[in-house]
Amino acid sequence: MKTLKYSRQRESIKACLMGRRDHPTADDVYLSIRQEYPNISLGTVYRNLNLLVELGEVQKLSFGYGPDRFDADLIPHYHFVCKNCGTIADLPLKPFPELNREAQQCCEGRIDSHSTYFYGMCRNCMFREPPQD
Amino acid sequence: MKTLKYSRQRESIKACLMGRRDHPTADDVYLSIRQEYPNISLGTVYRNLNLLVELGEVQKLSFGYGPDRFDADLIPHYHFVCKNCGTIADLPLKPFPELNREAQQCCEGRIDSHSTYFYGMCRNCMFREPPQD
DNA sequence: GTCCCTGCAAATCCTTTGCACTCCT
DNA sequence: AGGAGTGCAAAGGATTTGCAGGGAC
Repeated sequence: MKTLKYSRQRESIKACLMGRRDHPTADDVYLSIRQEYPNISLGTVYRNLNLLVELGEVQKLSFGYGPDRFDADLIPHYHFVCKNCGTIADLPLKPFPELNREAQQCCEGRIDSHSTYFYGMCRNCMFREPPQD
Repeated sequence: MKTLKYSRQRESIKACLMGRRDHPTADDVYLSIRQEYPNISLGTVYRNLNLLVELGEVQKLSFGYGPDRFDADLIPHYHFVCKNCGTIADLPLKPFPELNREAQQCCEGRIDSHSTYFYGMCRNCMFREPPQD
């Protein structure tokens, strides 16, 4: 069991994440933190983001389109992911306890109710003409 | 618009995928195809898998734990992903049209009903003692 | 013959890791 | 002082891509 020590970099990373309503990538966070600590390294950002995830203070959103995203909003909520452009959006959708209950029953473990992702095509991509190649 | 030409490698890849009930990675498919075509390259496997996805003949399952998976089963079904070990399982769960309908209403695009993923902890990982480090 | 498809290897993207040094406690 | 945290750069895993040759039509 490790003892946690204070680090201003970690505090800054957490503060950055809590101040944003989007779902920044590690690199987004890195670029943001650099304004305050120009010497911070990307490796440190990754290390601390993963540490914060382990501590349960932020969540990692892993899709498959591009890099992972991070979110300090721990209130259970659904996410929408565009299969085409990778845009991610919170879904202002009320929880579906029946769905979770049924899923719990038939699945092989315990489902996190806030870890349900919907994939589809966002408006931008939907209404854009398909490329004529 | 490209004209598609026959390729035995592509046929073999598709047949491999249709013959499996698991959710193989590109590398799994590669290893499998190599038994029939020892000279096939991993790049070719990736190229054809992506092509089949574009054609809508198979689907790519992208999580964030390890490599992407491929699935020739196009019948809409829910998936469960273990956040810890990355295991993927089909959920024998009946469709929830209300959920999709409500999600459609509040989201910024069109949701694929078969593209809903539940994340959690599978039995194996849940009941295993956490590492004592 | 044309042009798609292949095998190969190098390149790319994202993320992790080893190391020497620094800072917290 | 001890050991967790850092910056840097190199390594790592997954996937894509450039190229020259091979095969489908």
